[in-house]
Amino acid sequence: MQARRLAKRSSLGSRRGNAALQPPGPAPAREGALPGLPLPAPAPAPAPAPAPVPESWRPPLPPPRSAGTGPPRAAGAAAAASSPVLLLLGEEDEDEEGGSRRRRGLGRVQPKPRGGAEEEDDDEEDEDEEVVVEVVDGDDDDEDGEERFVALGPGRQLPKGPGRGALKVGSIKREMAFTFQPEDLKRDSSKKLSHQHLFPLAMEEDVKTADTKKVNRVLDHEKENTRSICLLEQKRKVVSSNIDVPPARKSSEELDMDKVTAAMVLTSLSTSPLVRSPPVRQNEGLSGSWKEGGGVPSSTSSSGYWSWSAPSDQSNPSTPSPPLSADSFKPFRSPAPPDDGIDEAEASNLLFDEPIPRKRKNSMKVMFKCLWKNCGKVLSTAVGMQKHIRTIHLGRVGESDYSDGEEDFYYTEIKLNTDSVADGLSSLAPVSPSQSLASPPTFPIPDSSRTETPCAKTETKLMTPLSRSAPTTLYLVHTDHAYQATPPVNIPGSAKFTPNGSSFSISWQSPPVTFTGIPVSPTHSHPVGTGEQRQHTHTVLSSPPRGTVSLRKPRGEGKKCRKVYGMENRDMWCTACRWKKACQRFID
DNA sequence: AATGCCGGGGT
DNA sequence: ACCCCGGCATT
Repeated sequence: MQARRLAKRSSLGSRRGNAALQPPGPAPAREGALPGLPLPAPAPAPAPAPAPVPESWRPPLPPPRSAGTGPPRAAGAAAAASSPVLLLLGEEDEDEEGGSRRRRGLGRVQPKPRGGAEEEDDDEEDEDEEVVVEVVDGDDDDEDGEERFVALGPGRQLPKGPGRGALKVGSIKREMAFTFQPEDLKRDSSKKLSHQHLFPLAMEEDVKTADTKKVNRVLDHEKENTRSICLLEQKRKVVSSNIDVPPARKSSEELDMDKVTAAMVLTSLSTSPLVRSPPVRQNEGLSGSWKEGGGVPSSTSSSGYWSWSAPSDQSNPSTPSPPLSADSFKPFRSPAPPDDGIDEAEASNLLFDEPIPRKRKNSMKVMFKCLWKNCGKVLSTAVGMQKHIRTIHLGRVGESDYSDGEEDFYYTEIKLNTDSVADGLSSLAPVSPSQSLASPPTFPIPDSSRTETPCAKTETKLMTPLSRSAPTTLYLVHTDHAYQATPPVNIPGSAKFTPNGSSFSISWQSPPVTFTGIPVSPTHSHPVGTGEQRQHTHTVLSSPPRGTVSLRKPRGEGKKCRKVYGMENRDMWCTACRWKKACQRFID
């Protein structure tokens, strides 16, 4: 079918050949890139799009290294620097153009300096970003390894960036050893113990010695296995992939675990200097401050969003950037079921009791939020929360430890995804707003700035200068797909980028489509610029009145994609139009 | 005849 | 889920 389509398209393209249609949009370029067709031109300097598939495959190995060395952690905070937004965009884009585009994207792995193109460029970036993510992931493992064995504590004289070649190998080896050999467990545990009473410096020594020993041991063992770096690489990969697996079981355990117990463990761990796995650290930071500060985790810097990004950034440069793959975005994209997106299977956050502080695949965090009226307090431990409720709200001071479970009713468990800034925040979005504002759990009404739904908001927060445009695209895209059962949650972003770049008002318009019936929505009238949050309302209203026996949707008199772009530019049509469905772009 | 879309089918 | 298209209603 793809072929079919392509053929169709290509023929189309040829047909229009010199038609000079050449719309500003990326479309043409894309086509050019298609296999069968000749490249438009010998790909000049900017040469962003042209990256041929074969070429793109080369990169996977080395590039990450060079580019990813420092940045790995970037996934989180750093992403900000590079373009968290873009990341998101990438996703969207995918959506918009569907398969063909996507495929190409995958092929074109290597992030390259891109020229100055516009939309095209965006595309590139998206894809790049995508790739990077993966890379990061891998690197992350790496990082973890290093973090664990090498740089624990002050001892990190190790150059992180550039010349970490040799070092790298070393760390890799170590990691391997670590993973493969049981002795590691011993070592680790011993390390743990020592850590409990020792201070960083001591730790360092400890680690070093241990490390050395191990390395020696390993060397022998290693001689056989390790001959070339390549080999190492491979192994490393394997290892890392293995690492990811274990968490699953933990989660179940966690669930069973008594809240109190869990909390206790949590607490104790958080205190221990040993904590190395990033997520935990974060926790440490958070819980610590809250406990002491008593508080309301208000982040001074930002509007009251107590962002995880902050802690992660400072406390640990090597913020874990867990699998930030496509699926990470899912929650974000389907904000519809707000709280659920994050839920279940997330208990995994508490697996702190794991003997081996392994890298956890995904940093979900469980927090407890006080539901007491006017108290939005969020604590990291159930115990803490219970205590809080007991003392503050229930006024039981004496029996500090005694819990009759009543407190349980007054707080709720919320799961946070701390994966990456972008990711994490987005997933949070639905929930966080309320808590973030130390205000009561009342229904979160996003404040002024948010023209958009929670998610949008989230994004905004993270945004770098780039942000402005990015989200836009994102939404626009969504819009297009609204027809295809895109989660009802579209946010009318603004529009800004469209294939032909002419449609501004478009994007926000489309949203109304979300519901069944008639475009007439009270909300619709609302300020366009701001976008509306109609979804909620509509969900309720829309259904009943309209008989399912739906009459045909009154034909819109407005111009539709077909008219606007013409058959020749079918690529530019909104998806719906292309599919002969009700136009999503120009709604009446 | 050209359009806009629904309903349905294929992958 | 995506995509395409027959066919009907409308313009």
